[in-house]
Amino acid sequence: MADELTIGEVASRSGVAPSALRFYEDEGLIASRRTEGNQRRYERAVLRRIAVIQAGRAAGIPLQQIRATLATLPAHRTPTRRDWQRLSRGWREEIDRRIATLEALRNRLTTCIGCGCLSIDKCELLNPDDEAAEIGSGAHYLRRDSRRAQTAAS
Amino acid sequence: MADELTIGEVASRSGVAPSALRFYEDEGLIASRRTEGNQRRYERAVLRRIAVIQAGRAAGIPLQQIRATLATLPAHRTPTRRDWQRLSRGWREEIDRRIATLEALRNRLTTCIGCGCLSIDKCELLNPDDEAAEIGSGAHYLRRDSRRAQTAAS
DNA sequence: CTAGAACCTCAAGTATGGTTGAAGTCAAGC
DNA sequence: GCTTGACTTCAACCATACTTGAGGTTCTAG
Repeated sequence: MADELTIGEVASRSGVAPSALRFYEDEGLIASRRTEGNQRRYERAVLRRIAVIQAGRAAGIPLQQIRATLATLPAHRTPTRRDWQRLSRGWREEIDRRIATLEALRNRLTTCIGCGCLSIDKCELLNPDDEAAEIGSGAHYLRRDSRRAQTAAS
Repeated sequence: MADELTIGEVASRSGVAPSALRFYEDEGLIASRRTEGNQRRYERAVLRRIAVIQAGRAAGIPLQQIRATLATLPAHRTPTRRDWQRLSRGWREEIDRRIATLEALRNRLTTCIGCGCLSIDKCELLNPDDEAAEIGSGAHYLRRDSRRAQTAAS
């Protein structure tokens, strides 16, 4: 049992398809050595990086950002607790933001279910701009997410 | 002021680009009447549907699923509280699931930061299978999300 | 009645995160 | 030493969610 792994071994141990591993390498998230015969060989440490990638994916973090995070981890060495704390904290904030967004949405939904919505027509979730256009142009619900619409709306 | 809206009016009131509105129509999420000259005219109710679409998008719900949800709403009539409660409850569950996933991930991160991770090498977040492969093959962290890998891993 | 803004369709392009397939090479067991 | 499975590259394809552009039509205001 060599201390290097083939792509197939990494795939079955990590649960990530070989094609995805090659893709991650192309994208600079992981690295490999090549044998004389041009086949990939991975250090065991790559499994830790892949676990981080999987965790990031589960949190909905784009690969480019995961790559940036991985760039702060030692490629070969086992990460120290400090390395890991740094990474961890950054992601916690990211995850917290995503949770906050979802909770805000959930609260609006809950409010609408529970309160009778002030007669539905005035519900802030359902009436972002319908009636509001006659009152003024401010406060578009979810507008902050739709920068693309600016071009068309201008 | 007619009680029908042009695509441009809907776009500026909803904050959604005309191209996206046409796309939503192609995908069956919204509908429009055509004028003699083949231009789209929208009922005001479409703004409510678009608000629902925006809310769903913010929650990360795919358009196909949003379409299914919209199919339960009256297309022309103002939705009743019952209509809205049904929709609301379905989405709440969806949102709750997403929040739960993120919180589970956050908890693992927090545990790893706070506790010293039982020496990092045994951390359940970072070591899904690295050492575990020598112990047994069970319990792959995040495996439940990677059905695609099955083909390659088999 | 005409200019220009707003609309139309349809095809192609963008970005993300990969998978699939063809055509060929490498490596390990019998 | 040869077969077979695992590996290689590269290009093309998939899904999602749109945008962009070309080429042409309609609507509205002066």
